[in-house]
Amino acid sequence: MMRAEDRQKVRDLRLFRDIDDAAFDALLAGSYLQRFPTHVVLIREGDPADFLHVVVGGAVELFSGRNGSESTMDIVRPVSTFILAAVIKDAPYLMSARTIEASDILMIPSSNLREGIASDPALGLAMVTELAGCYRAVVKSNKNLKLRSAVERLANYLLRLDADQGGTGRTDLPIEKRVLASLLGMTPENLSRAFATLKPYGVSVTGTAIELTKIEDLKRLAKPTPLVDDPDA
Amino acid sequence: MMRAEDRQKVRDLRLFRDIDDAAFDALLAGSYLQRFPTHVVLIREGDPADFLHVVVGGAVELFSGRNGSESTMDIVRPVSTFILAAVIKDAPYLMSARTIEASDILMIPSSNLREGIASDPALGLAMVTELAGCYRAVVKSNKNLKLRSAVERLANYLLRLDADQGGTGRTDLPIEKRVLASLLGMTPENLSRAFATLKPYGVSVTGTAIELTKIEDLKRLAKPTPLVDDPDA
DNA sequence: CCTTTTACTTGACAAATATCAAGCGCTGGG
DNA sequence: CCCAGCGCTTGATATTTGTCAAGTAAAAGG
Repeated sequence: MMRAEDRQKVRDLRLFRDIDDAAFDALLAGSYLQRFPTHVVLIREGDPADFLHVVVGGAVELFSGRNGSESTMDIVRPVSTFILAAVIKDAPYLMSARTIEASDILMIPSSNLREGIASDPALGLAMVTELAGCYRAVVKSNKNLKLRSAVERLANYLLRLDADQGGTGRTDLPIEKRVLASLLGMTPENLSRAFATLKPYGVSVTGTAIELTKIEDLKRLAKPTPLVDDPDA
Repeated sequence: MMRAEDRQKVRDLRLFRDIDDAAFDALLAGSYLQRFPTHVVLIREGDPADFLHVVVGGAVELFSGRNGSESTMDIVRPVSTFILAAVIKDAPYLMSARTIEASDILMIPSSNLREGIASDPALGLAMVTELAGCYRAVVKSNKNLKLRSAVERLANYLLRLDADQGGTGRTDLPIEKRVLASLLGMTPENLSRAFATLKPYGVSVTGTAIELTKIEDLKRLAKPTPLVDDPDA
């Protein structure tokens, strides 16, 4: 049902790396890997957390909001899990999820996870670390929102994007602009204007292609700090 | 060094409730309980996480921000811990903390915690649950910020405050208004105006005393949802 | 008791952000 | 190839939120 290659990808996740083979097999019993096309809703906020989802390929958008207005909370890329906290607490999902590319999603029954925690200390330890990391990521996102303006958030996003791709000054936006706008907490119109505002700081945009020519100027504006912008800090 | 009463309070924390006495004793070795006056900075963001802090009495404000502007991220009240994630990851604090009342703070060496996790599965399990709860709390806060206007955030805060105190329609603000403003992501001036905006919805304010006379009207405006406003969901 | 400070409020104004409407330029389907 | 649809941009305007300045009220301290 699952190709060895994909299975290995999941095995290598920090979350599962240190558990023994038997425990890993038990965990995956009843799991299934499925390929979804773009723009498919995988989970809806408020639903019970029956499965832990692992993005093996593609990309998934976590979003929230009812009655018309909604907001992108995060983008999940391979290989990582999402909504782990809901699974552990056996609580309803706080966010909805949909694919933004064709994606391979592994779904592991929540009960397997909960039993695994109880019986396997190595898994429990990995979970503690994983959740602590998730918590810190959301806190950083919170700080980003509360302490920075829209233009600053965009500037920092671009700096990080460039740095992640080697700091060449040339990068491509990995997501649609309207999704980026929502992720950064603004409207698409505002994102366009924010790009225009950054032009004097050496930011040029052509479609999805980004060019940063005055990184130092941009940094002076963005004032990046590891305690917000470094995912590993 | 620590009164039995205070010790018991800490023992009853969900985080420590299920571990055995020996493990608890080991955990508390080298810890100390200290009383701080109001407005004392306990930790500064960026510092290494040497201690897990437990608020045994009083109240602590978690905040962030440099160069003049800062923002309140959370208020921690007895009996609970803060900055657990930093301790676990052995990473720098993401937020600063200061007392907003005279407070009794128990400080547990981080190394005790990390050793405890490795050796005691019960502690690991409790941590997983605790962290999952913390994660969900921050996600809710994020949704609150991204999906609601300042007035809506205030309305929901007041509804929750009243509900927590029995839903009598009469409550007192437990924190200063300027702290509340920052917690809700607005300026003190804006908070004053938000209160004025809510007057037609039955909200009256006299000093710290709040009276809600048209709860149903207020709910229609606030549109509270458990997935943002219920700390237990 | 008076003085000084501090929190809060209010008003006028400025800046940031959202909304509405129109138009441009791809892209994909017939 | 043409056309329709969609994402994006731009302009005009409205709303929200922040800033600055002044004033009031209440608390803290001598």
